[in-house]
Amino acid sequence: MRLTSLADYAVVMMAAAARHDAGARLSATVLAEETGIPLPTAQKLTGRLAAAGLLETARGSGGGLCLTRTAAEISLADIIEAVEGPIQMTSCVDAERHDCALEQACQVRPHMGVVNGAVRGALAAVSLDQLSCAPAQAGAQKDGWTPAFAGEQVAS
Amino acid sequence: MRLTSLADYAVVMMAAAARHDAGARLSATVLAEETGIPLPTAQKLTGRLAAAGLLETARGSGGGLCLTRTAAEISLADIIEAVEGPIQMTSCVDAERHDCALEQACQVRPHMGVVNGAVRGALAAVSLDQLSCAPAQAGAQKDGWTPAFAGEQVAS
DNA sequence: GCCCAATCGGAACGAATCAGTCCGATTTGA
DNA sequence: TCAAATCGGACTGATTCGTTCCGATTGGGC
Repeated sequence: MRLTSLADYAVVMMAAAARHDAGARLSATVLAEETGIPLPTAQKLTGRLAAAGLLETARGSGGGLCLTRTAAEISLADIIEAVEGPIQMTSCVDAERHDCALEQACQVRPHMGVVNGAVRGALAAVSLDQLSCAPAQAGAQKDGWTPAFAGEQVAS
Repeated sequence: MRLTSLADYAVVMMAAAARHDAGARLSATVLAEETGIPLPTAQKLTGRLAAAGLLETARGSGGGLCLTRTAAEISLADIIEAVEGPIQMTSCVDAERHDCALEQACQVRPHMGVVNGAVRGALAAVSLDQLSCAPAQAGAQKDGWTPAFAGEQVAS
């Protein structure tokens, strides 16, 4: 029950991207500098996030990337699934695959779908703008730069 | 976002144990036979479950194991934590540890506690008796043996 | 029209964790 | 006292993860 580091990094990167204006020119390099994530790792993540449809990428010297949707429309589950693949607690959740030796006699399997849905629902309920906005209790600016907006994104 | 195989096996084993009477003599061998889990793996799991306080074990020729609580009082989160350790999506959830390089500038970290709680809550809401009772749609007996009870456990 | 710079994309390597197995320690019953 | 049965910890092989490197592609400048 732990996120992989890549998924963790992806959430941090997406939150950083969400703090910029929609039209701002972003790149894996910029996000890597802001978040402290190693550049090659950040590049790998942008690739996966783009493949999942969360980011739009443009190659070339004038290229870069931007969010395809607003921060409110992107959930934590989206990001995790983009990096780690589908959220499924056990392999038997997927009806196609049959690589569990216990499958025939397993009494627990029928219930796993419900469990899976509950966990996924908890993650889908958290949107990116909830993560990107700094909470009131913590100091808003720690490293010099200030968020472009004080409260929430326009679209909520 | 996937359970390890050991945690998966532990859930299956605990569900099998819950189907027996409270006073029934159980052992890792019996559970391994019923579930199809390899015996050495089942032994490893009983050890961890006992260390977590979910099982009570007795050594010796007349030994064995039994649940310390009723199936309704044991949650999925308890089992998973017994095998995998505490449920924490990211390492920064634990305030003691500081092994995340991004910690200083991380804007997401303050929100991770909430996310963690949501996921853990989803798992804690599922009790063992919910998993051990066979659903109506699936055939109750597939491999010959019939459950000792038709519906739910007495304690619900 | 050509060259250069900047970016994404895929492939390969090293490390860590996990799954499974084996053997020893302990306890009870005959 | 002996023997059987059980739990408990240590070890090995395999899989996956995390990181890094290098090539492919595109746009701007000369």
